[in-house]
Amino acid sequence: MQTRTRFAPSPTGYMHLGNLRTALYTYLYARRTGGKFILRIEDTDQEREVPGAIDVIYNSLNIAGLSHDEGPDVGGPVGPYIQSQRKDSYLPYAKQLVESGHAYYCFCTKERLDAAREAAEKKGETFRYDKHCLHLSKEEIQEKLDAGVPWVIRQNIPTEGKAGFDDVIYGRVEVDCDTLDDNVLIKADGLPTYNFANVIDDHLMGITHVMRGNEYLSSAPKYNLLYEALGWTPPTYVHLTPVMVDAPVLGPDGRPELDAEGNPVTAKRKMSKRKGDPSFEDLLAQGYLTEAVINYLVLLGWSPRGEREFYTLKELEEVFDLEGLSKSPSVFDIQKLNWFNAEYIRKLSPERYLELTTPWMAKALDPEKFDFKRLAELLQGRTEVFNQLPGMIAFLAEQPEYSNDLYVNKKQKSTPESAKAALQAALPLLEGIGEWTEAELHDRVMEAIPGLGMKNGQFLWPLRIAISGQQSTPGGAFEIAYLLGREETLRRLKAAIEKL
RNA sequence: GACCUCUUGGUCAAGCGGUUAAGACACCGCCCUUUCACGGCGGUAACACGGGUUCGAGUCCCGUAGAGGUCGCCA
Repeated sequence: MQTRTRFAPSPTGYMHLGNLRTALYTYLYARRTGGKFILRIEDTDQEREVPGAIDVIYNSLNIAGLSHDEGPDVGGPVGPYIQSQRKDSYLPYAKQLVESGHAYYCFCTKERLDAAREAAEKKGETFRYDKHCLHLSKEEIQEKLDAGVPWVIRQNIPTEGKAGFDDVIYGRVEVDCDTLDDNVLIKADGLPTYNFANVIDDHLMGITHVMRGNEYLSSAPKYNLLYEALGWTPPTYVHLTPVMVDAPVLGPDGRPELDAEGNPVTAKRKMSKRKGDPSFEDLLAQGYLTEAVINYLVLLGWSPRGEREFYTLKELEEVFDLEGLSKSPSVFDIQKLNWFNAEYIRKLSPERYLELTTPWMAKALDPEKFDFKRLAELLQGRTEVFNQLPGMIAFLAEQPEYSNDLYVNKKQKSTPESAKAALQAALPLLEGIGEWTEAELHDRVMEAIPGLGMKNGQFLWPLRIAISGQQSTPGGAFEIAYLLGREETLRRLKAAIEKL
């Protein structure tokens, strides 16, 4: 049988990284097994509608390269692929379940339920619907329906026995039915709940493997009860672990809590856009490369069981499997993502790098005044994330305030005194340079240093400090002098001598 | 609180009864070097705890602890 997997997000307006990873695994598994990857939009919650949110989903999947074979925009044999457009297909199944005794109409008011919930909580018990409406007679039900009393349909969970399901990652999971609640299947607005719509849609769409976050682990037994009642075969379940972050704990005042030593207390929690954790779009906007994000994400919760770490999407389509999936939650580590990103940036062609970084460099420098091409060559090997770029090159536009302490470098045998001597020797040397090119600067200076009785480092270290005002820079003294141009270099040099 | 699940270094993770318990990020040191970075070499660091089963347990079983999830007419 051909594999059919589905990614079923609800339109929230952004692509959560945990969701992207789920989509990635789901896509990969379909590709690996030569099956179909289906996109279904779960928008049964009318109150939460976000305009334009579906486009965000298309866009994110498109950027990530996760192309779907069937979906709202591309169509397919089992559409429509938007749940709100399928709203009429659920009720008949619910009614069928009512007929067979696996579900029932419920007319309880919100007030009654809230009171019951509160009472249960007071006694320290878990609230479960008391099957109050299960015992209504056929006539009573019809009467209320005719009278237009608002109703829902609830699943009728057996009062005894066990319910369970098999999961690829977790194995057999079983629970006692008496711990399960009679959940609502059809809401008062006539739309199905997520729980019900999922079961119906997955079956109707022929989904063979349901991959989803493991927050659904506890409701899966109920889904299987539904499949059973409907006489359907349940899909293969693959429950994925959540993506966590290790973040500072905020106190009641909104400030980070500190431990006895004054260090911020951190705790692991699920990644959350609402708590400020980045979404896929956020990462891209910060200057992460799609390939790097995908590569990092696929390894967060899945292991190819080898030493290899770099994979393109195409390569993943060949090697991804369910066996490598992790059972325990993974913590999102921005440092490792940064490393991946830096590696991918190095692999870019110089042309592509320049193209991608020009807008970032332009935030700090006037493209008319600086040689972006040369800058890009200097920067490519040392760029982790594009948004760090402006800060790395801002000193070219305007020299920062700096301390003469920067001239102290033990290894280069540089002190403020030796620096002063070096800079004083450098000034006439540079003033005498004919053609202001890196090669010329390099040759003239390097041939002069031995005659000054100085080590290279003793001369070049202070020169770079003097014209940059920073301890670390992209490129050395010659590159910076070239980028700055003759006039500005000499101006900064004179100011530095003055300052010493 | 009840139920379900998870637990190998700071992080991602390999391991699927016998290993000196891989590898990567981060961190530290050394080398290279006109800085930083890159690169090369090396290092610190882990089987949550307690019982079993077994000749032998990170690997199997049972407890304990900790963590996560669920308990909505949200998905």
